[in-house]
Amino acid sequence: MVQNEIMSQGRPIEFDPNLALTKAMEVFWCKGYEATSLVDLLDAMGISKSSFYQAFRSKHEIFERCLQMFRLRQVELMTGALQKAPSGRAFLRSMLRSAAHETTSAVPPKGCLIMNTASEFSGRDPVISKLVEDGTKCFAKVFQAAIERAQSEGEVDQSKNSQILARFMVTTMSGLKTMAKAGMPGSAIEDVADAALAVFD
Amino acid sequence: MVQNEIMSQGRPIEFDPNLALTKAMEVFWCKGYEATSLVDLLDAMGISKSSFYQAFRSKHEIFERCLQMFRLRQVELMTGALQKAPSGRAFLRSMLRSAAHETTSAVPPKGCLIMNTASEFSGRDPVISKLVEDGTKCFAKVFQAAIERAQSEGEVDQSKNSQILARFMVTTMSGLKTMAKAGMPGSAIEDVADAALAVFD
DNA sequence: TTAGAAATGGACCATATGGTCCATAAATGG
DNA sequence: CCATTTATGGACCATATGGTCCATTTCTAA
Repeated sequence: MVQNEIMSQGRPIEFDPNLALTKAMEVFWCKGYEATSLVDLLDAMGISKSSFYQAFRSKHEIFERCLQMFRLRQVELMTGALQKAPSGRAFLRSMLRSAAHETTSAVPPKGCLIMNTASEFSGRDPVISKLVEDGTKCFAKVFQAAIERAQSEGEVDQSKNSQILARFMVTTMSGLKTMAKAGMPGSAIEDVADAALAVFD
Repeated sequence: MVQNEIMSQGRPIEFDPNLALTKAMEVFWCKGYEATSLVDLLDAMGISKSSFYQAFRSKHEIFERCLQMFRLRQVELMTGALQKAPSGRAFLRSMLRSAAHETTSAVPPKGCLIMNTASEFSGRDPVISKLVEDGTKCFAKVFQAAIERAQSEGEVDQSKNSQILARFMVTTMSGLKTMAKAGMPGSAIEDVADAALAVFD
């Protein structure tokens, strides 16, 4: 028997758990937790109820994993974009403006899964609250790095507190995505995004 | 028979429809539409199922009325506060800071019913979307009046577009309330609120 | 007093919900 | 080839859902 190898005994799984999780995440992202039924998930994931409960123990538990996956991917995307960005300030601007794109690319706009969840659950579920809080902090960390880079590049006022500005970014991103959901036109959202940049001067 | 008078024939209603509507609004405000069951509403309103369906035709319809009532009251409150405020700018500041209060006064934070609804429904229900859009515009109008007053008072940069700034206010209010729901401490929310004011300089 | 109109309590309903159970299928190592 | 382990399909379940129906109550106008 070879060591250090995952020893699969028994019938092998017939679906890709990671892909299924991604599909589930997309449904929650679009519809929220409560409005998503088990059947919605099963349809999107393309698996049976048995396989679902075997692999993910409950609707609540798979939702937790979706939140984690979302945060992970989002932070990856943001970090990648920051690295490729010509400047910290350019990154901040393009992030803010991205909320406007959603009015045309994703109809209806999906927003951010973490912020949608914050809104839906508020503080009513301790486990979810923790995940939302962590997600928020992670996003803020990336923004803080971007702001500090922009400060070192001389494009953001050095005297300002980068942590507070990072929280302002998260707040404004959340607000802009909610505006998209509220039916504000993309052009108006862009105007607001541009106006918000004045905070960094 | 006296004219111009509401002629009540038949058994008189035993509850105050307006109070009941207010109670329903509070439940929707706390829990959202989907998570609020008919029983939740009935309990809060203190009426029977029959009375409910007699007075309000469905869960959906009473929700629409709750949104309208919320907007009405909120605009009243804001307008009143603006009139009493020492300056337009002071009003803007106190509005932004009010989101921080919610972290202690309303636990868990309730946010704004209109924005909660925008987040929950996105664009999936045309009737609700319309109400959300209208509400958003009404809030912006009040903020625009405040900003124009502040501009005439010399406390907000005259050269800036008051409509865009008003939309920025709505966006930021929404963002701050979501941050409260996401578990951000009240002090941090105040910091962000203060930072946001720089947009008006 | 009575006819008509409206309000109410409560039984009733079809359906959808999240979740469990079990028999069967399909892989493994020995 | 057999024992073991795991995955799967599908039947099954208790409960909750939003909503309807109707007999009864309680009022007004005539």
